[in-house]
Amino acid sequence: MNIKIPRGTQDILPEEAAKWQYVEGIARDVSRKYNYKEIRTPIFEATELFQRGVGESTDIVQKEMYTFQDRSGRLITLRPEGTAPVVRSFVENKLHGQPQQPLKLYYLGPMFRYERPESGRMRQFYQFGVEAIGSDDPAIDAEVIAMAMDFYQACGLKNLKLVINSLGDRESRTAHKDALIAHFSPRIDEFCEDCQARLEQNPLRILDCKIDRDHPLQETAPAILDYLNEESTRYFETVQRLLTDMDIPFVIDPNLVRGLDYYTNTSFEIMLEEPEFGSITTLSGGGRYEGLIEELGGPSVSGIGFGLSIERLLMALEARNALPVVEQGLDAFLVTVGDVAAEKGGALLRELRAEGLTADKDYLGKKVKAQFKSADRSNATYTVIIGEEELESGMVKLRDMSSGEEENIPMNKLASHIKQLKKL
RNA sequence: GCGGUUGUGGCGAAGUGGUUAACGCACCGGAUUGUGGUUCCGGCAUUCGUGGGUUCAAUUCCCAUCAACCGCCCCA
Repeated sequence: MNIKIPRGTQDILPEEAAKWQYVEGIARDVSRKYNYKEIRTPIFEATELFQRGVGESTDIVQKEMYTFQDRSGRLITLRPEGTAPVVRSFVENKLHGQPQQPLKLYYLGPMFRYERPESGRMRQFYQFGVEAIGSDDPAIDAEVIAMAMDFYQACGLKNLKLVINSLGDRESRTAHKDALIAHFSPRIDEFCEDCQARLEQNPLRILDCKIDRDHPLQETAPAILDYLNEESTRYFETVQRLLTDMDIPFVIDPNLVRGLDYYTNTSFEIMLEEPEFGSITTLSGGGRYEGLIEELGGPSVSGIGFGLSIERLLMALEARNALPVVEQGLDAFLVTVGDVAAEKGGALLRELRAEGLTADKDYLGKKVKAQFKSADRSNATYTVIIGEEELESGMVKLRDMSSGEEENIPMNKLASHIKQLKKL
């Protein structure tokens, strides 16, 4: 049997890749406007980075990581998300010592999670993400959110729903955690094994358990917003005010619990207003992390970032017909007649390309008629014809493929002539 | 992780327990000499996701497996 692509992965074929380049270009563009610089970290990291960074109690660490031993026995994991690696790099390279703080970084690349694939959920998927590290000014929370919204806007995606929530600072989270434990522990034996383990570790995770989701205690569980201390409350209110000032509408969802343990205070998701494709409505998510950098051995600073899925963005754009059609044809297609001309073709093509033109020819030994067909199919503006007559006279025939008009051009003037016609 | 649908050539798609597996698109070739996008003619699956079973016989029946898709959950 033929070897097939691994489950949950996809080939991005040329036609599709053009769309990726388009949105990636916009991502880089928006990043530049917001003064975020690119960072490239490895695709794989020490497993421990995610265990400590993302959190032992998360689904990601518990069952979704691609982990393996390398040949010398090191435990390695394909990165399931972008924040932990960026923070690792921040700490390792002592970037907190850089003059420009907060440090504003963006990344673009594949992530890996072992999940059941469906449309919009791949085992290898691509994210555009940013991290602003080293400031706990709520203004930067607002900036990061605004940046994500602006990115979508620039891609032509409108009518998105911004959902925000606050998980509170460490003090608030501890108070909430205690309340959750008090809430669930009397009847914890009615919950699944995983949840029983979660009770002490991270009771927040009980709330999005797949097995116990219908348990009555889920409904009545204490909401985090009721446990925010004064400082966290003020922080959350400031973020909201700043968003309002920027005319960015949002809704508060007290149940917005992020799947990563490191979030504190601001967390948010951007979703499609209507479920346009299946159950996938979340386009991106992000939030602030306070303990993470210290946890990974860095200074006591906090950061905020978002990660957004390129696949889902493209799906949304496709669904709303918002992708521009970029018809890219060749400037010239070379048609050769006879063996001698065929041999000369390569050199002539190379000259055209050296002049900056896009050009191609047939390599299947096709007949003249079929070569014209190829020219037509490759969307060439002009066809250049060389045969014995042309080789003798030093002139080539230039055919305008839309009008069908032909003229004779000296071979050494060909490139400049085409450029002139195309106003390049 | 749970429930469901599907799997025939590059793509779309019909079909039947039994000699040669429709059709459309695409592709390739031809319609006299070095010219495309229209038309006409011709070609193009020893094979029906994979493995096994039932049967004289299976692409059609059964089982397993793999994969894709849809719904729920979670998320990017």
